[in-house]
Amino acid sequence: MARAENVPAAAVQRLSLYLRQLDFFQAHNRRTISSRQLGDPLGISDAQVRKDLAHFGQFGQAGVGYRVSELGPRLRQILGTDKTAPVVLVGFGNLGRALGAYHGFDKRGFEVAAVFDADPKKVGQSVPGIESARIRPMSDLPKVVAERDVRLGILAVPATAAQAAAETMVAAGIRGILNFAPVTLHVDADVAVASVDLAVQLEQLSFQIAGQA
Amino acid sequence: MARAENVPAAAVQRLSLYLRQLDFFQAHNRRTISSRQLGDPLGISDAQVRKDLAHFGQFGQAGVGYRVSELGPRLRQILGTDKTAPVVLVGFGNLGRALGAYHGFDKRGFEVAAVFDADPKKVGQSVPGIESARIRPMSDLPKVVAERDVRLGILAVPATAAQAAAETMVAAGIRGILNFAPVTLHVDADVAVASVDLAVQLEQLSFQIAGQA
DNA sequence: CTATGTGAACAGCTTCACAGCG
DNA sequence: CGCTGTGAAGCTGTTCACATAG
Repeated sequence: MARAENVPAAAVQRLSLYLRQLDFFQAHNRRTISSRQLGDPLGISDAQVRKDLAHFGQFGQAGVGYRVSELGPRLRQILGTDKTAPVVLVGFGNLGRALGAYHGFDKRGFEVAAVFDADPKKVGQSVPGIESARIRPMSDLPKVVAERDVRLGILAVPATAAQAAAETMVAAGIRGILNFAPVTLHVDADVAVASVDLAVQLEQLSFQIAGQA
Repeated sequence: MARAENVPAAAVQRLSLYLRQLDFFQAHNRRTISSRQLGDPLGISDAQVRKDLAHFGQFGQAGVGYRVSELGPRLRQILGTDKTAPVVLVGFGNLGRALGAYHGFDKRGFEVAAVFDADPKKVGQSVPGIESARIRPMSDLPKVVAERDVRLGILAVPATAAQAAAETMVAAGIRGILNFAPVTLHVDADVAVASVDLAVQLEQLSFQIAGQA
């Protein structure tokens, strides 16, 4: 396989979608699927599916397609989610609360290992959805990250606090940040950042439907 | 100006970022900014900024740059967020509750006008964060959409209920859906869909940091 | 005969570089 | 001179089409 540098980010994004679709097929006891059958429900062409997978090796069988029970685990391995990864959640406001209780992460190989907040009034409170967990102070971050070898963090603090919180996370050893604050984070190039700005998403929709009746 | 078809989706996405940055500069009483000053904090090249804006007209002044107080409103107009737009929220689970109480939409020209849920036990409950609002049954959707001329909807229901809920929304008149369920929605081509799959985002980060120490 | 893997053609986006304006 | 606006060049990603394998 190739843990290549030349893989388009868009291709990796699609890998996640293939995995999602694959889980669906597996749940329906499907043994094999063709690139077309895999891509169609996702709105992705068969050629695109094959090219994307080809970046990482040859998983298919000519004339047959891909074995569902093989490709799924293979994709998880490529994405690095074949083993459950602990994730820290920083910020327990509205959004943080929802993310802590969200049960979509677990199924995909992520586990919220601990929750942090800078507000002393929140520290010590229990965390709905994560049994026996309590909100911890930011100062506990380095210890938890080191002890549990945490690589990923979810950042759900207000915009004004985001950059400082991100720096604290990086200093604690976090290597990838999923950022929900509407700001661009500036961190070392070797730290991965993915940002989700909900208002930006709505603006994209607003633009797309503008000019219609 | 050109409400052109040839505008790359990526360019529109960046428009949102420019607007965000512009708001920041305005808050700091900046009068004019160059394409470089606008792009740098976002990690976007000056040429890219100019090209993106050029899709919609000529807003700059050679030798000076862009007038902050002009460009902001102009971008809002292009994105269709110059007037506050009502948005319906469908699904009041963990995520829906957070989104309803999220105060990041308001500042960007969106207002959660009403909240819906299919669960009869939830219908009638009050909505924290939106005063005097109560959760409504899905059957109220068409009426509310028509009365308030709602175009956009946020979909925050479980994966298994998402497609059906989306269809209900489209039938009620919704033209754009911000989808948080981890499934690909199949709707008419003239309905815009933006999807945010939180697990997918974490997988992207996981991939990026894989292979590091 | 079906479906993969892939080089080659194509398309689209981004960067470059510069003419021209204030 | 600084900075925009923009053709032209360069590059990256997607689609096409086919040789090949089962």
